[in-house]
Amino acid sequence: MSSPAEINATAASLLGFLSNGPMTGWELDAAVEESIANFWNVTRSQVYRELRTLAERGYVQAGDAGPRDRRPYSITPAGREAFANWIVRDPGSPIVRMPLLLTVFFGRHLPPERLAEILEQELQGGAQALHQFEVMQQSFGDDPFVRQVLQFGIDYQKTLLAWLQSLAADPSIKPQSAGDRRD
Amino acid sequence: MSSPAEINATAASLLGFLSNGPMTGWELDAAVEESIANFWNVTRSQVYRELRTLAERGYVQAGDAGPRDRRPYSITPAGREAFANWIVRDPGSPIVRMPLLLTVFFGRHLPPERLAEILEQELQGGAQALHQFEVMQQSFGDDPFVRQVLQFGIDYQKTLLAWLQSLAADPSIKPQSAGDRRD
DNA sequence: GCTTGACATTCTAAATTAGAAGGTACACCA
DNA sequence: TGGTGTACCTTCTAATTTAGAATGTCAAGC
Repeated sequence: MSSPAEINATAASLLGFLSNGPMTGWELDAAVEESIANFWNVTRSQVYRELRTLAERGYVQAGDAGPRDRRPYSITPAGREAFANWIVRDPGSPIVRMPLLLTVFFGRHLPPERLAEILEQELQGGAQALHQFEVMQQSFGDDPFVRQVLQFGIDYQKTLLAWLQSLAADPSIKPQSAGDRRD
Repeated sequence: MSSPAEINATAASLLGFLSNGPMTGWELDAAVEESIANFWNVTRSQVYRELRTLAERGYVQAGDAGPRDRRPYSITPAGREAFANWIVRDPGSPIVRMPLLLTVFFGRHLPPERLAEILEQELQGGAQALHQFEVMQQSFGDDPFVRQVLQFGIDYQKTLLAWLQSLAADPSIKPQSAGDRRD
């Protein structure tokens, strides 16, 4: 009857990865970085801290340290239960910090040529991110859920790129003619 | 030659609002909540803390407390300079936490009918958010930059909704008969 | 043996959050 | 008139989270 203590989403994501087999903190951090980092930001120190907490609560089991202090963690039955309880929860609201949008929001204080530079950079970065998602979808695509999440990444990046282009083309925010340059 | 101490984006956003005229902490928090909260998350306590810091540095000037301890802050010339220095910076990377995407990423552990419920809820919430952005664009739309940012909110919500719908319709994630549930 | 650099974890000060606590003014009703 | 509820507004605090420095291990090349 007693439900186990609730875990946070970061801890849950670690349990999610561990349900495929034992991993070390380093590997978990890398796995996060390569897959969910775009929509679930986690720092390395937090990975290690959550692992310690999970171990204290008996949701993971720390193995003996291997070669370079590598300490493999494996999920326990209690951990699987905690994860199962977590995943059916109400997801909750997103928390977002997009400095680019803040900059544009206050864009009337920004010299137009600087804005153009920023948009150019963001367009390049966005195109690169889009490419990475497309590559990832090819290597990670076995699981239809993972594929769908990557698809969202692609859709999102495309939306962002289209918006950046329309912004760069918007005459109402470019008081000077498009050809003006200062080098 | 010495450029003033760098300010963070949250402090900068307060200066941005204050450049339209004096406001109290409460009003600033409300202004943030009504405009940029969707892409720049700020807590109320941080608004007040940043105001104190900005006042210490001379970027804002605290007025006398009015009726209910209301303390209006106004931006100083140094504050305008700090803001001008801030806005030309490199925007930097977004920080995002979307619990819904985490849930879907690990969706193979989720009972299909629960997933359907969650998607239904998110579709409703998304439609509401979209509507709010559209309303906001009508009341805030004087400034083309603000309008563009709200347009991004609309584009983003539409992308999210379309993705949610395709997800709800995806047959490969709805194993109705003998399933993949392995643990 | 020595140096270099990638690998792996731990530690710490500082920043940030949630939300409780504390206080003020106004409206309404008895 | 006084009392009470409620919205308004700011401050405070413990707990969480972050960035990144510090520490240590191993393998490879010289």
